[in-house]
Amino acid sequence: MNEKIAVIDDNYSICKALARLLNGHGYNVEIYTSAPEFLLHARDTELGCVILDINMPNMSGLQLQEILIDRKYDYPIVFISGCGDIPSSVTAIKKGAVNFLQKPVVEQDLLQSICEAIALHRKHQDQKRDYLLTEQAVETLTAREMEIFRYIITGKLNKQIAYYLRITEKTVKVHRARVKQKLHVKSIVDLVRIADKVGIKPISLAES
Amino acid sequence: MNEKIAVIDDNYSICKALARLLNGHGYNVEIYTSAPEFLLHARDTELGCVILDINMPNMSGLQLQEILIDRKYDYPIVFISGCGDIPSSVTAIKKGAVNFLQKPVVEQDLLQSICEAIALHRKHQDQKRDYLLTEQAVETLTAREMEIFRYIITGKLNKQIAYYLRITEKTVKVHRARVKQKLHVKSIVDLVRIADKVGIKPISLAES
DNA sequence: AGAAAAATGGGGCTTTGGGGCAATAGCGAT
DNA sequence: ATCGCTATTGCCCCAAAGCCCCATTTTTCT
Repeated sequence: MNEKIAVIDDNYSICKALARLLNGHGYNVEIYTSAPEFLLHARDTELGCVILDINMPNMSGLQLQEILIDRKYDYPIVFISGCGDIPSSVTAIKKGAVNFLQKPVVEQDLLQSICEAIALHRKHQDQKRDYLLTEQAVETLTAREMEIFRYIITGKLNKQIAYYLRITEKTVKVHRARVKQKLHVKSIVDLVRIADKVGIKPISLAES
Repeated sequence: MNEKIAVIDDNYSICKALARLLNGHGYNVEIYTSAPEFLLHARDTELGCVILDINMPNMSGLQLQEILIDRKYDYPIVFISGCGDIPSSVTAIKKGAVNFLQKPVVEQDLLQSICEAIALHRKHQDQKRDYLLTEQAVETLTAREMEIFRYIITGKLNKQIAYYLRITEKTVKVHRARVKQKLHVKSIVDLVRIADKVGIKPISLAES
């Protein structure tokens, strides 16, 4: 299917040239001539990747990258620079940019980077979807159930949990059953995996 | 304590200058004027980080980085370049270099990068130590025990495992007990965590 | 206030997990 | 051939977990 790509460069003719090139390779291209303009529309669309110029008035490419990271838009970024320096490229890559190309852009390099970027994005999307689904299930747990959940993945026995929470073992069993039911699992090992996936920590000695 | 740092640069006077600077900051410095020379001694010592020049005869800094990665020497690398270009810096960082500085090196930047590098190295060392300890325990498992281990972390019941392996449930119990004993754990949740840590995969439907 | 949801508990039953003790069998090394 | 390790299994028993129906209380929401 047609992946959507945003091209952000203050030079409109460069944008158009890139758009033409990428259209020719089956991509769906959106053009923005400044970073703020892009930000206005960034949340509306689902992008496969972003081609971003470094040197722009108002807001530089690196600043925009910063903002996108802050706002958790995890679009892979391919930088292109007219007169970029090494420190810029280093920070860009350190912050996760897919590549940092210099103008004039070698067509082959750009296409290759875009390919990587889109693959990366797809991977991220898949992970995120998966993560959200389990998180959503976990959120249906009541506070008490969550508490029991955490004790379970700490390896505690029903008897021990009952003791810690000053309730009967019977009640723990009920909660335990409900936790497993709500999370759609049948065994404890799956509970542990779910907990690890969404970052639910075992109950340490300190807080018990 | 005194961290050891290797400085690799074909220009001996630069090496000496850097050594003097770093000595003054409490580091223990080793000097090499070529990448191959460094490789001869790399395995003998425990380094906190490596300061590496990009442009050197025989073997470039990037090539050396490649080799170190291949050989699993996970020393953090701080690159310094006299006339480095952007593509070099990009690949260096992508492959995990801590930083890519340009000569003349700003003292503050270098010290800062070294600090990061050493912190990173310590973290890696800690993780590695932890990993090796558990891996070592896992290696004491016999083939059969490993097999049962994998079924356990797949969430299978003793009865099911027995059926798959065409043995009695009693035998599975014996193996199961031995696995837990050898891995020094008391609950299944810890087994799952160990398996995840050393990368032991559950048994998929395909291979059963 | 009244209904719905959540937490608590009981009794009873089955299944599963775990430990001890003993025995048999195969296989490689001394 | 004998020793040691591993794998296998039987029997007995107990503890832990899961599941069924049930009831009461507390909290929460409308």
